[in-house]
Amino acid sequence: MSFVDYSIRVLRSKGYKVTGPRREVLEAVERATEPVSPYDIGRMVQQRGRHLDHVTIYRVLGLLCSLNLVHKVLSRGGFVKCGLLNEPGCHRFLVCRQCGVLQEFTDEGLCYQESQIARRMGFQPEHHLTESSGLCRRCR
Amino acid sequence: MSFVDYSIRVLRSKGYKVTGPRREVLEAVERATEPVSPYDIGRMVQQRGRHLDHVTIYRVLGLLCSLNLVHKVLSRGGFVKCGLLNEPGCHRFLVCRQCGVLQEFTDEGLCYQESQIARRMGFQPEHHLTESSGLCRRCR
DNA sequence: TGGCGTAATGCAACACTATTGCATTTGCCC
DNA sequence: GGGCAAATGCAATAGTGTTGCATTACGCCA
Repeated sequence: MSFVDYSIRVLRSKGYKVTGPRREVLEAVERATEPVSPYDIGRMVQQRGRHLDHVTIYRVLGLLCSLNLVHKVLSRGGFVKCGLLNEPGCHRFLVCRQCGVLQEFTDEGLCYQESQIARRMGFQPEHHLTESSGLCRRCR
Repeated sequence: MSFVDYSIRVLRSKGYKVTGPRREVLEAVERATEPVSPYDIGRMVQQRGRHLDHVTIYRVLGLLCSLNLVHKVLSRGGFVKCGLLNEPGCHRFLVCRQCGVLQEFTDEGLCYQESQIARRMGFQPEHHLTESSGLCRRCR
């Protein structure tokens, strides 16, 4: 099932409406090959002859993030579709500093160790954010 | 040696001038107990009766980051002084989602594993960003 | 210790990013 | 197909970040 279709199912199952703007945003994120900002998405939608207010895009992205359908990539200030929809746990990224291309992965070992370290330092761990930057195969 | 003094030595040793604004920024970051934005720093400086242009603060912070004297905490959009000045390698943070308090650490094992994973996925790793969020001892 | 050259700063202007409140529209359920 | 609540669009505004250029001041050297 495609990212868009899956996301629509999740929206419905949680009682959120499936609206035109939400479809547009999902499709834009689906097409994107690197992290896109809310305004990037606005431009992508415009190129297809439609218009979305940027406020709407912010709100839709906020919702999609809360449902774990998209992630915010902090080191790039943009959003990507979740590439591992069915894998729970901590999602990590490899981001190419040159072209911005992104690979997502999870690793239980890392997650466990980070939690251990956090606890040892008096923290109650909740979430791990890991973004490794470097050069992808092509840019190397 | 204090963070400010150490930073001043580094600036001099690399041929950068030690100016009033740079001292002000260093002292503000020194005093801060959680990540501060460039504009936060501007306000802190103002409370002491001086004024710094925000452009200057951005430029000073950029320089200090490049010298690894301060770090940008992406998940908070703010800057902190480097708490492990003499430890090279990958610096990681635990950030309390409630009060913003921050602990810095390094872990060679994690670093090594992340690099291995990156290579296995075709990346040439350069830098690892890890910010774990959770609740600190006090907020728990 | 004072003058000089250059790095650093301040200012102005601007572009991008993000948030809030409120009126209007629209998707969904019956 | 109609009604209602959720979602959107609009307006206004605040915050964040960048660039170019004129002016200032740090640090070197005489």
